[in-house]
Amino acid sequence: MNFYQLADCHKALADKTRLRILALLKEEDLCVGELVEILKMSQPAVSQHVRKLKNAKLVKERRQGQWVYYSLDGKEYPFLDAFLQTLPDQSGEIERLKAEGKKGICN
Amino acid sequence: MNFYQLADCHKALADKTRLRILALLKEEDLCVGELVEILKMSQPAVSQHVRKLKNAKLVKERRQGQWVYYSLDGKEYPFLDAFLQTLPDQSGEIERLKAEGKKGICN
DNA sequence: CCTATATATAAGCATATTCTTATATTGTTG
DNA sequence: CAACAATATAAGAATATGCTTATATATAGG
Repeated sequence: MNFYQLADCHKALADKTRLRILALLKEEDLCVGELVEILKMSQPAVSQHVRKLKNAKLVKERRQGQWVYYSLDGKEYPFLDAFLQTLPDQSGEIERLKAEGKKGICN
Repeated sequence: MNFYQLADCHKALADKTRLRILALLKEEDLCVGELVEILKMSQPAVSQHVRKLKNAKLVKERRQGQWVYYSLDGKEYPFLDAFLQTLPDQSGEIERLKAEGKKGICN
């Protein structure tokens, strides 16, 4: 991997919202609507962030009906696992989503 | 470490010139003038890049006479070593500098 | 001191990034 | 098919980034 590609990967990682998304996807796959709920950001903003992560091959998508689930990818980055481990735990956010009955919008 | 700090760290890593500088410093400590020679960029541009790396605590500086040497730091980032290992080898650039008699400007 | 050398900082411009709002696309369902 | 729901894309504005040129600061040596 050359410097250009490595820089592009880190551009995708150089935003706190996208890091939160990765930390959330570490817990479990989520659809855009769930991310919108958790992050309390507009839907287009979230879509644009996941697109950048997808372009950087840090996440992959899987369409399921009218929903699109995102999950962690990044197999081609051997350093990524070590980094993901340092992300703050976001399980509380997922719990909150479930507590509010908003997990499983995408069903 | 929170998301802000982690994003800031990755902003520093999100530039191909700064990644090259880290790859070079992996080989050996270098002063600004040597980096200018290798990178073939203006001195202010290089200074500004190393400043960003320093602010992100990815490198540290050590003044020696009129020269300032930079070296790798980043102890506080547990994921950094794994990443540095994936950087393309730059030993050839150092060799070239020496071959041209320009290594040791800073002595 | 005075000058030269090495490095840092400042200001300004071009481009990139990240939102917002508006609209398009895709899939579901009656 | 029509109407709705989920997501994506586009255009535009505000801010950030990375260069340039010009200038400031710091150290060495006569």
